[in-house]
Amino acid sequence: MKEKREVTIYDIAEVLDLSTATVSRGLQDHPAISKNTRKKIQDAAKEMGYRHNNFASNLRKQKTNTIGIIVHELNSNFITSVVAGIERITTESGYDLIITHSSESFKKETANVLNLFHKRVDGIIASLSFDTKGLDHFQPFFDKNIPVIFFDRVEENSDNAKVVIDNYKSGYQATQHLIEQGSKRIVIVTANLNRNVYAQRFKGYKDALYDHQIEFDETLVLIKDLSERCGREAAEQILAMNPMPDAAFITNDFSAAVCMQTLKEHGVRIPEDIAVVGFNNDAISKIVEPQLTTINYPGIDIGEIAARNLIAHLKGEVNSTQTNTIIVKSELIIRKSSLRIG
Amino acid sequence: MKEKREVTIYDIAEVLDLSTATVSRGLQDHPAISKNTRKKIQDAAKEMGYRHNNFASNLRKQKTNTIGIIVHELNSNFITSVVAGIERITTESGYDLIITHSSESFKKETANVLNLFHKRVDGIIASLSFDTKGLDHFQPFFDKNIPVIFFDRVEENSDNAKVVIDNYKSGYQATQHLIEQGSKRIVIVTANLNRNVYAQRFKGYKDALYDHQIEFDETLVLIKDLSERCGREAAEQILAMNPMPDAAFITNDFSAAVCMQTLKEHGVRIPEDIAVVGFNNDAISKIVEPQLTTINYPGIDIGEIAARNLIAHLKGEVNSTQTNTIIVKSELIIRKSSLRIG
DNA sequence: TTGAAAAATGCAACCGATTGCACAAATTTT
DNA sequence: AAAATTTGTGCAATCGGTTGCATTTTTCAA
Repeated sequence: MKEKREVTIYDIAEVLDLSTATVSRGLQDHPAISKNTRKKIQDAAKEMGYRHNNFASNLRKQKTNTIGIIVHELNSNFITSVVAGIERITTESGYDLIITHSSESFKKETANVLNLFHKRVDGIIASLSFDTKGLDHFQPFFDKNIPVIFFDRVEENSDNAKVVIDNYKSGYQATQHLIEQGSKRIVIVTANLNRNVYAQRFKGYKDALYDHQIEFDETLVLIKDLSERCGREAAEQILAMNPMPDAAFITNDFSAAVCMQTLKEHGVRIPEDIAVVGFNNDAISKIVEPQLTTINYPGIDIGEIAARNLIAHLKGEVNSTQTNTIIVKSELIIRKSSLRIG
Repeated sequence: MKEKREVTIYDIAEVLDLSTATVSRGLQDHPAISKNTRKKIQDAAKEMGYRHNNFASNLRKQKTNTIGIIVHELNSNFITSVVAGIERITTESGYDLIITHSSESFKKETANVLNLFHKRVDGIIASLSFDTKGLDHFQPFFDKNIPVIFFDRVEENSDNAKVVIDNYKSGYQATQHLIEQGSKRIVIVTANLNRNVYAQRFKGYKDALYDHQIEFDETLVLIKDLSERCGREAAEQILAMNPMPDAAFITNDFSAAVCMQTLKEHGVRIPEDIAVVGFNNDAISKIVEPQLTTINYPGIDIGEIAARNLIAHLKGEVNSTQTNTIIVKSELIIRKSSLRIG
């Protein structure tokens, strides 16, 4: 069990009777080194079991080659898709990922941001938590001109790069669809309206009602946290309403699934009594019964786009003020939970 | 937009007229430094906006303070729970996490292992992919005595540390339960029997049959990949069987959900015609209709235990040959999908 | 007051790769 | 064949903490 010492470029240099400078350049395929020498160096490195030392390299280069990810939860289909998308792109380019999540707590988010700052990530991809107010906690990054790209949950009137979908349009479409199916009293179950995504979806909902001459009724707005419990509570509130609503737009598939289930347990027929539209197009939307009409929110695409963008920033290919908001296409997927006509 | 240079311990040393050695120790609360000086150093550091430089530190200490995670997929409730559990423990102790996933490919897993090796993680927590054969690809870690802890999908007859549940018992219990509900022809849908978890569950299934004088029927064993498609295919195969089975033990909740759905579409009643038991106790098991009987597989616990163990190894509190296999408690959760009696 | 022991701080050599600049060797131009 | 380029390598400083050991300062008993 002999602990062999690590092989360094000094060892390689010694063996080949070259300088470490040449070895270092040779390992990076630097064109100033002759093809012949480069090959010799790389072969020797392989043979000697050389491992590049990131720390020495990072220390010298003042770059970490690491990207930080800040999300509210990992237990979400959508988020894991985004992360998968980010990962695909970043590993291609040789970046590491540090993933943090805040469990929807502003405080923990702040701590995570600070932590990543201390870890000196080269850039950040973030989706804010429910009750995050402002972006002051990102100031250290802004001050140092470290690129930060937001997705999904963003701060609307900031001029940072963001990757989002058109939540307003999606909310409008979902609502319009329910109206077209003959609904008149449409409940909306959503979360903290200070958060752009929910605010926009809500605005879309309201405008769709207005455009179809349906009066907005405040009592039909249920603000929740989109958890499992939330789905049950929403169902109970719906059941208690008099008259009962005839449709529900629930801005999260999982909550919608739980809600539907609870409603059914109480004898409510879906979509006959209440038509339901969810949001995200999670796998669960095809499992619930009836299958859930929803908005397709392409997580992988969002992740890939955000990552590509960030890397472009890091490589200096993009001016940080140049690209600002990227809107990714989303669409309504109609399934049985809302279909009353046709 | 002045790019201020980073504050280093040299700056602090200069300001306080101390040596960098003292500053370094002071920042780490080293007892050799007087309380008074320590406080002065820490205050100055805060005020000057000092950031600890991990690279310099890692370079010198020859430690990365990073733990690598290797999993087959991130799109799984179980896995994200485990990761959450790991994260809770590791962040407490100040470790970073690098998460990689192999998409169930042995080849990609090998690449990930190598990558983490080059990144010089201090330790590894891993769950193997379907078709991983042996642990040769972990050899570099073993050679260097870098601790590797496996969970869930492990190599049974290796003497590495592992955190698992009693898959045999779980398989036995699930099957026994189905038998007690009057089932005689029980399909088992599972994955690659070379993988310990599936092999053990299968063994439990077989033994339960034997103990209850039910003959084992090879045609009732469906080996799949536990994907969405798998659920549908399994259902179709079940429907094509003659006589139809009267129960199914599907070793993954998501597949079970899809399978149930497909069966129902073809008019099969659950549990009357076919009783179903899943595995994992994912959120989906409570959403499907009827709710799914399943084995509770406590991901968070597994993650926490694995992480604690790894950290203990890293701190040298445990001899690597001392702890070997940790078996975490799992249990059968009975819901409607299998209840025909009582 | 003195000397020994204990407490606090400093010295300086690392850790391993990178890179601007200088210099040498090979090639081309005149 | 000498001069001007081009090409290939090396020198040595640098990145910022860490730590064994030496040295200084303080404390306290004699």
